[in-house]
Amino acid sequence: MVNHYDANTRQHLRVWLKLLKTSTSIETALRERLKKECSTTLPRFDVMAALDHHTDGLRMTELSDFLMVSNGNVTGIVSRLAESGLIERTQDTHDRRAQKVCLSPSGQAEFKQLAQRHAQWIDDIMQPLNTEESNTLLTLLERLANHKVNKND
Amino acid sequence: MVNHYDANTRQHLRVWLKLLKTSTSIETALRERLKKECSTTLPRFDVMAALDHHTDGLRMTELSDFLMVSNGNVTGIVSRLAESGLIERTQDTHDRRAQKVCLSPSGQAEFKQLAQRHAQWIDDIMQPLNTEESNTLLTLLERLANHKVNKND
DNA sequence: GGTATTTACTTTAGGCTTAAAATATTATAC
DNA sequence: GTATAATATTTTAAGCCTAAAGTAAATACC
Repeated sequence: MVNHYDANTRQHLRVWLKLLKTSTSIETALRERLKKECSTTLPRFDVMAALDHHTDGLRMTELSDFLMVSNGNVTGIVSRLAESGLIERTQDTHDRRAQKVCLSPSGQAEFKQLAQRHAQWIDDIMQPLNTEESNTLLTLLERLANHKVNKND
Repeated sequence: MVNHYDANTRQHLRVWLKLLKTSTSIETALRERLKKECSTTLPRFDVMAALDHHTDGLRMTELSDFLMVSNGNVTGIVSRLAESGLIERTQDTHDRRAQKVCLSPSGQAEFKQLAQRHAQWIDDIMQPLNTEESNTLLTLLERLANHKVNKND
């Protein structure tokens, strides 16, 4: 029962809930397809995408900075991906604390497939908006994102 | 490296990533404020909101249906909320498998505070959009959400 | 050169999440 | 009335996530 809020607040809550629900429901669809069609997960995909983008590898800390998740989180995902043989860890010769992580050849091949499917899914999901509409959506979302960032200073 | 996709696909990926990032970043801000200012979590808030909405209580399965999360998930959150004295569980008299869950008096009082703060945060986050813009955003999001739902049939 | 601080990373504790198995109870079929 | 199926819920196993503590190595300071 939200009716004791004023009309403006109700509208704000409505928009936020729709934003959350839309994003979550697309994300859930992607997770399900990654699991059922590709036997992988979104966090694994995200790590592989980061490594595909940085072709000469990343350190663990660079990886967690890039993905904006905690250090310990990356440790777990990377070690499971390494178990699967999709990524390789090599010791840094100059700094024995550090290691460089990159996609293995099979990881590269695997990601190529994943990325293609992923792009098709997104293409399909975004179909209902034409170029102008998706530009409008992008602009409105950017306004929200930028405002929020400023509040976090 | 997304440049081997056509312009349309690139635009779709860009919009989806912005949608995901905006939603996640707002959600993260809410989680942080709930934790730091209210010593609680978003899942706890969601359960309390559902029970506040259904004043005569809900069964565990009704609760997990309403929140669209798994049964076992609700079990954990509800038992932690019960430990904190914020909700009460009563056995169903006619069905000994079932129980009815509702907010305790202190849970109701607590949620009243939480909901007010939550609404203020959302109000603040949505400030950059005027009524017309937020209506546009709502409409575009609804188009995406509806399309996605249809694909899941 | 030796101590203190910083840096790179892992481990731990605890909560969230799911799917699948397990339990207990109710309802159905015969 | 008893066997079977359905329902309500919890438990379990495994991954994801964070903050905080721990470990090891590099750097800075003196």
